[in-house]
Amino acid sequence: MPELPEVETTRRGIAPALLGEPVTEVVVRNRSLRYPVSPALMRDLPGNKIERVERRGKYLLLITAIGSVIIHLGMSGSLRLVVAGTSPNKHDHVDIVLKNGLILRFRDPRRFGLVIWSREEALDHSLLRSLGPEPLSAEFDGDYLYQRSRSRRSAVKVFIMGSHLVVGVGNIYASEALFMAGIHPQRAAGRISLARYQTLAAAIKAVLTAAIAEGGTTLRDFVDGSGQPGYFQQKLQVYGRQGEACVECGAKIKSMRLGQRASCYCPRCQR
DNA sequence: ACTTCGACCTGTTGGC
DNA sequence: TGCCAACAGGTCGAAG
Repeated sequence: MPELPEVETTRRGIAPALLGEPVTEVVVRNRSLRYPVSPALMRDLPGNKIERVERRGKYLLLITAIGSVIIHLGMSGSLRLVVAGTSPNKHDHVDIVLKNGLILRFRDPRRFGLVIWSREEALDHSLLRSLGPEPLSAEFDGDYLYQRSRSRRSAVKVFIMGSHLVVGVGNIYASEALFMAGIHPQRAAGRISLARYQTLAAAIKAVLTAAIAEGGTTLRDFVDGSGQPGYFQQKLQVYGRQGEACVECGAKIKSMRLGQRASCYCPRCQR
């Protein structure tokens, strides 16, 4: 489900209730997520205060003095703040209970997400160590894409969705950014000019920034920390619009599969 | 190092 | 209405 804007929306929603707050208990109802939830999380986290709530790519980090909780929402995960005593639903797998009477509740029907307890610096964890730059950082620009893409034969959409290249660009926003930049998703990454990569980098930044401003995209069930949906889906130009008219030229939006993911594009605007 | 593909899960949707 | 295949916002790891 969530791409970078949805994770950032979640982070902003939950941070105020967590900052400086001690954890009193961790309840795990189902530990079989992408990696089994470690008993050390239940044993070590209680009694410690959450000092910072950060995001790296699509990972959320709850940082304490003795270690960090690393959370990923996978395809169907969400984090909600609920009042203590609220009964859990079927897919509410982990509760982080706070001293202030709130619970940070992790829900994930498909269980592709993860909740990890890391005693080392979170950014040094093997899952985070080799991630690419943040797309909204100055480091990520057209020059970077151009340099990294030379000799790459894969489709540009698959290329920009790779987390070791750049983090946070998932299926929705990759499709939208390529439309915005006028680049066909199947074009070989190594055969795109510097000028076009500059346009693409700017488009990625623009679409992610706009989506964060709208609170993310809710296609089916994404909700932020207080249960509210996002509104960016109303601004989607190509994603999920196959068969409909292109907003720019009126041609019929097409869909193809690239890297086993649906890829929507305008055959006339994108070359 | 790059590329492709299967695997991990449950819930929803669309076609017959 | 019912059944079932296909598909869904992600990413890892194996194999070529």
